[in-house]
Amino acid sequence: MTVNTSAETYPASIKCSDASWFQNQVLDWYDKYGRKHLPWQQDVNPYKVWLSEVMLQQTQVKTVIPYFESFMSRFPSVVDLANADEDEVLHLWTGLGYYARARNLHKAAKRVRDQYAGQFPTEFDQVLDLPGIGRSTAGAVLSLGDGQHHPILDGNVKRVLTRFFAVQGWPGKKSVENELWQYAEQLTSKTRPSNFNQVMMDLGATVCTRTKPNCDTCPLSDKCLAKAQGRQTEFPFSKPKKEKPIKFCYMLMLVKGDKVQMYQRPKQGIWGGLYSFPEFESLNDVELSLANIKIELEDVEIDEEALFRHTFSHYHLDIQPIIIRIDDKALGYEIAEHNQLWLPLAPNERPKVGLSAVAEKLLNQI
DNA sequence: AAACCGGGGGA
DNA sequence: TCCCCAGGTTT
Repeated sequence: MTVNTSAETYPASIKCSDASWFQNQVLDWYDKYGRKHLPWQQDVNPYKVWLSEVMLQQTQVKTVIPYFESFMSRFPSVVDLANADEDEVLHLWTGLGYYARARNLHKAAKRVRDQYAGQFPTEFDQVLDLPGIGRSTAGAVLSLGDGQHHPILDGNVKRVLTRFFAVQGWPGKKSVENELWQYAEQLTSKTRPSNFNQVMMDLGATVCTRTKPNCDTCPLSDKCLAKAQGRQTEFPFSKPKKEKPIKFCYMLMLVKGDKVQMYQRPKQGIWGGLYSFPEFESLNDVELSLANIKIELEDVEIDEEALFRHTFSHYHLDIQPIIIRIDDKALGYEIAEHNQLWLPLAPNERPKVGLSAVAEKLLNQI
């Protein structure tokens, strides 16, 4: 197999004979073990393939099957789908999640009805133009559904190719993805594009799996570079994790009797609309605020043991709680421009308000 | 808690 | 053009 091993220059060109070997290996495997009895593989047409592909983008085969069946029985053709209310489409979609994709599905069906006289288009650019359909789905629809010669590159195929060619770099990056498309273009069988694409997905789903690849049964293992290096699970390279910045704040918990003072967060931003505790960046800010209620910071004991970290998707927040108990007659702390709430500490007496996970955790610690 | 995943949409 | 996100589930 001709593989360019220098990471900088990647013409990604494959010898013709090598492409033939690859195709023969996977197509033989397809003839022996490929799945040929899934509901969307019977009386194939682009509409069925499209519907199944969109469903499969987000969900496993065994979950998709009943949804596919009910869609096909309710909407036998793309026009039936187009004529339905969006509400009904969403209702049938319930449980699959990712409802934006169901809305795109419906929108695309209406376009097919109105622009293409109800005939699902078979021109690549026309398919690509429909909402919710990108290059890979368009390729799948027209190869699996109409026998046309187009490459595909879904998550399964990416895994097979990155391993086989030991592709360095995260496939989410444009340059890496382009490289993978080049491989896919050169490898896709011209004589059996449909079976080729189907088996590439089958292999990725059942053999070349993410954590425990079954290389013993893989028709490509003899020439798989990742296998040769014993580095199968390193591919595809995972997304470079951004260094999460660490932020810090004090959270002030003012406890009066059996209640604690909270406030409602602004609608936008983190914990929008939820109740939480006042935050301060510095002890100085804490001191200034406490002055308003005639409390000296020196009188307050800060329990450094209580410091804890809360991690968001994009940053860490180290939180130092400050608990201050005041007597019943004292005034509350003034929190300008926010809805304040004296929340009972007893869980069963609390009003039904939204609490951030952090607030809940802090409440449980009092 | 992080990875997953094709496409959409924002920068 | 490139990068990042939404979304629910799996690992």
